[in-house]
Amino acid sequence: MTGLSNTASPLYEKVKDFVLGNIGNGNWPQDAKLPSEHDLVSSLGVSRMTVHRALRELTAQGLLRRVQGVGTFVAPPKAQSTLIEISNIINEIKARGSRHRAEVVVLERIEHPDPTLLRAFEFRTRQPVDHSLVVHFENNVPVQLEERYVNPELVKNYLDQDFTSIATYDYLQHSTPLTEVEHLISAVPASETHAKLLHIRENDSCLVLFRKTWTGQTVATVNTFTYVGSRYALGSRYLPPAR
Amino acid sequence: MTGLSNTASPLYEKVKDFVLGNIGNGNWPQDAKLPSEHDLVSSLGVSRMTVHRALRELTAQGLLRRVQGVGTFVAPPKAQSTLIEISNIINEIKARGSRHRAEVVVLERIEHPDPTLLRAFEFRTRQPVDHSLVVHFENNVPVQLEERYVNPELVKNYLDQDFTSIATYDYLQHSTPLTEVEHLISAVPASETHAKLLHIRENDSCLVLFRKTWTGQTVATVNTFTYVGSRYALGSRYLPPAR
DNA sequence: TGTCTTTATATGTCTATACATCCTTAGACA
DNA sequence: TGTCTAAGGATGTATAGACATATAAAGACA
Repeated sequence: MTGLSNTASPLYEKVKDFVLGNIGNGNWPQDAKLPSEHDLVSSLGVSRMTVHRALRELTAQGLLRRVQGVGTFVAPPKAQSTLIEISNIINEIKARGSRHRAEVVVLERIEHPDPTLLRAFEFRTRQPVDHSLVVHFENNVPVQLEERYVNPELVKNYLDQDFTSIATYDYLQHSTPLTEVEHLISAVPASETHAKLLHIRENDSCLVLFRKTWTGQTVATVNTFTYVGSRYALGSRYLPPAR
Repeated sequence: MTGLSNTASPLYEKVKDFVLGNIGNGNWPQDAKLPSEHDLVSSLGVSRMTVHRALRELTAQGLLRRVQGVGTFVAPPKAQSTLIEISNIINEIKARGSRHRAEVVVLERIEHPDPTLLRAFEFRTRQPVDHSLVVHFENNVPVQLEERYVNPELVKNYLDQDFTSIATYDYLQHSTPLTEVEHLISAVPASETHAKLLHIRENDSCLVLFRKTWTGQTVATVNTFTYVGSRYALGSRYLPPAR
């Protein structure tokens, strides 16, 4: 008596179903410790690699938590997460029927980045970083300040593109395969230089979107988008996924 | 000469980086056919299972397309949706190991909502609306002001729950099946009353998350979360579904 | 020419084994 | 009593080999 279903699906899928079944029927409640891989091998009659693959994939999906040397546990139910979509500023402005204009403030290669920047890129040695600072206008009113730091090792010829017409994000997307993205949204008062560039007063509320992207293990870009709070809001309408 | 990096990461990660590198530098453009697993085994000097795992994970991330019996190809760059995850404030505070406390400021049934509220709920007739205003503290420092308007037709007994301990969102989630959610994020200066409740100065920058939910065609809740800009940021780390 | 069959190729799965790495615990020892 | 160390147990990675399965191409045959 193995406990595995007898459908035509591969074995590792059956092992996943077996685990999901035990979680679903309350047999293994939250934070419960699962039988070890070795135990599952014995009780289910499959090889350890097959069990391991099943558990690894469930862990990647966030259903399990694994600690090397300790065991496998049922993860807490996924936090009711809500997803916000952020779209490209140029497309958005054009979609609203407004006129878009971009102004390049800074475009440079930083040969010797400061420690803060090096830390952001997780560089251990001094490596050059490409840097751009662009202001986006909607009908000649500034709405977004786009500051980007790019790893020239991964993104070739970043500085050569035409920043006034091409969406920077589009360029990055097509030139580099991004595998991971981190976002941070906060509200901050405008600094003196930001206020000047965005035609607002110092300390006016701004929405700041920080974004960091990876290609594999390497940091590809570090970006900061500053929106004028009184002129802009990030928004989305979203159909939540089941469960 | 293997072409693999010599960092300390596992071999399958190096294989992934090798593939990503070839895609990134244009060596393998879109729809290009990759070398077969067998070829990669030969040229990289690792076992087939290792190559297979690397390619499988990249395929799961949407970077590659594989067809059994045919080969592996560079997937077309799919529009990369940028999503931000917003989690429950109470869980978040507790996850950080901080102490959470909630203070109920207002809890009432509004029998005759004003026109603004009626419009938000898309009511055509005068219907009552439940209203709660709660301040969330992290270690006795206010971080979030939670204002909720709830449709009592859909959410029964909303006012009866214990707002100081139960996560309001959890209650809503379990009592009503939400079918649609709309979000709006903006940065605004704190009003006088908000400043007083959040222990900040008037006009200090705040992050405002507006959320509206539907159950079918009917508006279920209208919520506004106000975060203290200097103390809080919405964040997420996310693996994009496809490229 | 058209269709069926065979063959080659590539990916998909599974096993048995080995070693690495991390954590916990029990025991030795000062 | 406290601390260091060793052992054991659990997961993490890697390999070689085998078989399964899907697809395309080449060949056999009508």
